[in-house]
Amino acid sequence: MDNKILEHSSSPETSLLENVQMFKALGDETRLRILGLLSQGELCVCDIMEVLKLPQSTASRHLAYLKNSKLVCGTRRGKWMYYQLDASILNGSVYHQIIQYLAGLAEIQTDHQKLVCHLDKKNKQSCN
Amino acid sequence: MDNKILEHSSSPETSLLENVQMFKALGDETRLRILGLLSQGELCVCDIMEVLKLPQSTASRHLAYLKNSKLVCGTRRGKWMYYQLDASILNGSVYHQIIQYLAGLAEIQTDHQKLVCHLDKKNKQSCN
DNA sequence: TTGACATATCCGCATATGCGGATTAAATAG
DNA sequence: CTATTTAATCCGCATATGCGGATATGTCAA
Repeated sequence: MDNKILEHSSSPETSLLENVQMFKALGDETRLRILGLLSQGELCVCDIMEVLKLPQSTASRHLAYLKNSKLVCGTRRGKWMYYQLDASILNGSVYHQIIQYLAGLAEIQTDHQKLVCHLDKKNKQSCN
Repeated sequence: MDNKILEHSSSPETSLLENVQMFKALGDETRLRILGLLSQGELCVCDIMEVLKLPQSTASRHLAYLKNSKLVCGTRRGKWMYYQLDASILNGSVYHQIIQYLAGLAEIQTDHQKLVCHLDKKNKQSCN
């Protein structure tokens, strides 16, 4: 009775063009580093600016690009916009695996350390 | 005696910039479709041209881009250049997973069918 | 309101990339 | 060598993208 033979179950099936757009978003050093930071959790624009030493307009522009590409999403809380990895890429999807792979790269781990230091300063008022 | 504490074993560790370049290569529809075809095995430029209906210069240019990005490699055999996925992305690396993910997309599967038909024609002299 | 802070968007400019026809180069057959 | 086939590169042109200073928007506090 069930005539469906092969069916690739899995996710809501993204189109080729959506994937192209996501890979375009990944094809930029600054954006990969931003994603690396966000793999550690939610951050606001100014944290990203300071850790990666980016001018404000540059940080904001890249975050907008990542948002359009469905890789991150943002929430405003008071004056701050908090960005985090989009839920759709955190369910064992390929993009989740990509993010985890990136998190293992030396340059990204260095950024993670800078982030820890930065967040310490923000809370305790001194890092070293 | 062994002071090394953490060491992320795994592959020869690619740099962030090499990864950026590979993602740039993935950020183009034509190149994703070429990779989709190559996931089925080695192909020469003219097969790719015909299946994807691309002008020769376009096919060749994208293959050169993929080659520079270390995603494919080519071998000349007689008049033909045969391209295949680069060995470095076929060892369970993230890029291998990406390729397999792409192979599951509807558009790529359609290309696979066209490829089968094209190769049939080439051998038997008729497809339908 | 006004002011201060956080973020988004605009602007002009430089570079990267895509396209496909035309040309060049490489390999082979005659 | 010449002609043919296959593929790489060149060319001019159009668009996409990156940059960062300047400006606009949004939010909150006084």
